[in-house]
Amino acid sequence: MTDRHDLAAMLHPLVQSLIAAERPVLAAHGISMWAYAVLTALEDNAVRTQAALAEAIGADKTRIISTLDRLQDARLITRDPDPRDRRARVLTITAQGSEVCRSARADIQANEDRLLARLPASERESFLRAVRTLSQLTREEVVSGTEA
Amino acid sequence: MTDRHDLAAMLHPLVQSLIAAERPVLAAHGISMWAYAVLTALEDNAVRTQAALAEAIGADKTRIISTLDRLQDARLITRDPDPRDRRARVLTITAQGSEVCRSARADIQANEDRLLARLPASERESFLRAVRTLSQLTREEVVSGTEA
DNA sequence: TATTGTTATACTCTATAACTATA
DNA sequence: TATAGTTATAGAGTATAACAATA
Repeated sequence: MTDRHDLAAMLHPLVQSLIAAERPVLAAHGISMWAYAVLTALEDNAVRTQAALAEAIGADKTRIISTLDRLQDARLITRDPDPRDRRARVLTITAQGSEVCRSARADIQANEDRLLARLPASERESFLRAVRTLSQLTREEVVSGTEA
Repeated sequence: MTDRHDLAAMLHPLVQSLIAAERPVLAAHGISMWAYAVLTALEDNAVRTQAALAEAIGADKTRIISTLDRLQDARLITRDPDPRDRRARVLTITAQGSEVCRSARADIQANEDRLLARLPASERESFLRAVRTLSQLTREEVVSGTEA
């Protein structure tokens, strides 16, 4: 095994910096970090309950409520009672919400591309492929073997 | 530009999982996450002030104090007044501290290696090289261009 | 007076528990 | 009674400000 720092020790500061870089971009688009996470999650497909959405973005169901309130007020999402179970709220992104999400992501990725440009092209491609692979691991898969 | 999620969106959950995986390992070695960060920082070279150490590991100088207290009690570090400036405390890792740090890292990296084994060998090498490169960026370098 | 380390306080973020409404 | 959503409360983690010792 090659001598190196822990992955977490190397990646954590990088991720913190990337998040710091997202902050002003999202502010310019008028949304918070959690709002961006919600819009991104709804972009692919609508969600049938708020609890499912919270689960999907790794949040507690109670802490996304004010975010949903603001997104609804800003007409970036709709939040309607499910006719088949009026306890649940069906969450859908609006056209305006999609546009905000898409343009925010373009700005964010422009900055990320600037950083990735420091890597040789083939290394960059391998890196992105590896990140995709590793990010699809579940927490259980990552943690298993350390708790025995 | 290829269609992808944000780097932060992919890396953040991965890092959180890696940290979750470190927790039981560090607990088995009797140290906290911050203690591990301190020991790692002191492994290479002693530090002349607590403020410099805090800066190095991205912490506030006030929030590492209880960590230093515990490390000192456990004889994993020494914390002596600098004879040339008795306000400052020179921090040094002990042989016992080095041993704890080294064995904890071995366990942590054994788990990380298990995950990295999912990547093809050449991709794994490129990934690690890219992580090293990107993790050496300062926060300013990462953020610059997003605040204009 | 400025700086190092420390302590005490306040603030932010998050999780827990209690409540309303539907089922 | 059980579940979705909401609100209120409490807790953890962190930063801010005030303090003591030394320069």
